[in-house]
Amino acid sequence: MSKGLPKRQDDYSLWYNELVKRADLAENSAVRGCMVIKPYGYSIWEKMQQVLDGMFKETGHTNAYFPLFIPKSYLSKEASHVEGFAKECAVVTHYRLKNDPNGKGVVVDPEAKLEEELIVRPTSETVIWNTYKNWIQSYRDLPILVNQWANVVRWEMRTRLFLRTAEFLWQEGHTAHATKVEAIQETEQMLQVYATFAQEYMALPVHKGIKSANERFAGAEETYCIEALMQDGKALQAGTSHFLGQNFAKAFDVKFAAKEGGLEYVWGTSWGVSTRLMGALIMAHSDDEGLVLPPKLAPIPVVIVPIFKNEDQLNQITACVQPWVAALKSKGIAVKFDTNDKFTPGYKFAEYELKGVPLRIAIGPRDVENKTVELARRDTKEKTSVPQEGLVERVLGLLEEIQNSIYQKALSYRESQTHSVDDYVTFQKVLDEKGGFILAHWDGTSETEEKIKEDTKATIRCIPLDIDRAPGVCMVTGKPSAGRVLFARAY
RNA sequence: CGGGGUGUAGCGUAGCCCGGUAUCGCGCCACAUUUGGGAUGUGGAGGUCGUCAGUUCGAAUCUGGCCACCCCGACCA
Repeated sequence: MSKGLPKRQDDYSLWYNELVKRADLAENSAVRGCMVIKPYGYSIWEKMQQVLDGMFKETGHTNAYFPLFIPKSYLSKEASHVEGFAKECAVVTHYRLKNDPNGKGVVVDPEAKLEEELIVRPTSETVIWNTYKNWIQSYRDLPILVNQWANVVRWEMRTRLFLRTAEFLWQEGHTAHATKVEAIQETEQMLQVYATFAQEYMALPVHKGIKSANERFAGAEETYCIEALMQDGKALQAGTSHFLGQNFAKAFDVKFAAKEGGLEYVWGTSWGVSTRLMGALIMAHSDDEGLVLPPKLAPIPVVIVPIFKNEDQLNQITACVQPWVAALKSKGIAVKFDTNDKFTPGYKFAEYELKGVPLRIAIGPRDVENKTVELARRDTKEKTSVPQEGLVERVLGLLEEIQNSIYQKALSYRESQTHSVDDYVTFQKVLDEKGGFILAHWDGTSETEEKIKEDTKATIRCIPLDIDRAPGVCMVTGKPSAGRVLFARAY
C-alpha cells in the first residue's frame, strides 16, 4: 500500500525522511542543504521556543538581537574558534548586482566588492563579544545575561532534514560574568535547563555530561552537553552549554574594573539548542504509523472526529462536543473539532495518527445515544469506549499519562540499550550487534579516543555527570581510568 | 569534497539499450451514491520528460556541462 510509511526496521533513515515529509513537518527547498519548515512542523518548533524562552526568562535572561553578518577579521581573533568554523562558512563578497551585459538576467557587479568580506554567522560569539567590549567597564555592568533567537549557517557537506541543515534556527545564550565560579554555575544551570526541557516536555531522557577535549566547542574551556539515544541505537547531541573561560574576553579585550580594584578579563558562557531538537523529538518516539508527539509539545493535543451522515446528526454531536472544547480550552488544552465532511472518518484517523496527535476522540450517533465516546491513544494505539460524563477530567488525566508513558518508554528503551563493557573486543561486538550507549573505561587521552573512533566510528558522547563513576582501567590501553565514559555512534 | 545511484503531471512510476513529443496507479476537479479504520462508480483536467548546450530532418531516449536529491565515505557546535 503506497499510503504506508517505510518500516523503521527495513530502512531507518528512509523512514525518517518520509515521516518528516508526510507528516508535513518540513521539506527540502530549492537551495542546497536548506529546508522549508512547513506550518505543522513550525508550530512544534514554536511550542519548543515558547517553553524554552519562558525558562530562560525565569533564570534571569533577556532576549536581544545581533547581526547576521560578521566581519571576517572578527572570526580569526580567537584561534581555535576560527579553526573550528572556517571550513563551513558562507562568505559575502559583494553588495550589488547588475544586468548581465549578455542579456541573461543579472550578474555580480565586480565593482561592488566589499573592502572586508562578511561571514554569515555560523555562531555569534565573536560579534557579541565585540559588542560586549563596549557594554562592560565595571563589575557593576556584570553579569550580562542575554539570549538571541536566530538563524545560523554552516555549510555542511551532507545534510538531513532537521538533523543537519546548512541553515538552521536556534537560540544562543551569551553571558558575561565577573568570576569564574559564577560563569561555571551559569554553564551548569543552563545545562540543567536543557535537561529539564528535554525530559519534561520532549519526554526525552538525556544524559548530562562533559565533552572530551576532542569534541569540545571551538573556543571553549569546557563543553557540557545533553545526549539522547535514538531508536536506531545512535546517539544525538541535543544541546550544549559552554564555559568559555576568558578566551573571548581576551580575544576581544573585554576587561572590567573589579570591586577590589584592578582590571580583569570577563568570564563567558554560551549555550544553544537548535531545530535539531525536532529531529530528536521525531526519532525518539515515532513509530511505523507516523509521529508520536508528547502532549506538551503537540500543536493539536486532542482531536475530536465526529461521525455523521447528515447535518442533523452533526448538530447533535456538536451540542455534545462544544462544552468539552470550551472546558479543555479553559484548562489550556487546544482541541481541534474536525467537522470537515470532505474526508471520511477512517481517513482522518489515519491522518491524525501520521501527525502524532496524542489523543483522539470519536463520536457518532451511537455514542450520542449511549452517552459515550471512543478514546484512542496515539502512543499505545489503545481504543476504549468511555462515558461522556467526566470526559474533560479523563482527557486531562490521559494527556498527563501519555506524556509520562512516552517518557518511560523512551527511558526503558535507553536502559535496555545501555551496556557496561570492560574489554575492547566486547565493546566492538556490542556496538555492531546492538548499538546504543556503552559505558566503558578510557584512559583520558585524545590518542586513545581517536583510535577508538577510527576502529569503530564510536565517539565519547560525554563524561557523564549523572552516573556514578568508579575508577578502573582503560579497555584499550589498560592504563588507569577515572571512571566509565559514555560511548556511542552518533548523528 | 571522493565513490555509487536517481531525476518523466502534486506524489510514485513505465518508456531510454534500439531516436518519431509519453504508460499506469494514487492524488486533483464535477456529479451521484457513501461516511464507526485511508469509500465506490461515471466523466474530466493536468506534462518546459531536472537544467543548459551539442548531434540529428526529428531527442524523454544519444553526447557533454551544470543543478538537486538518496546511499557509502571524508568532514561536522
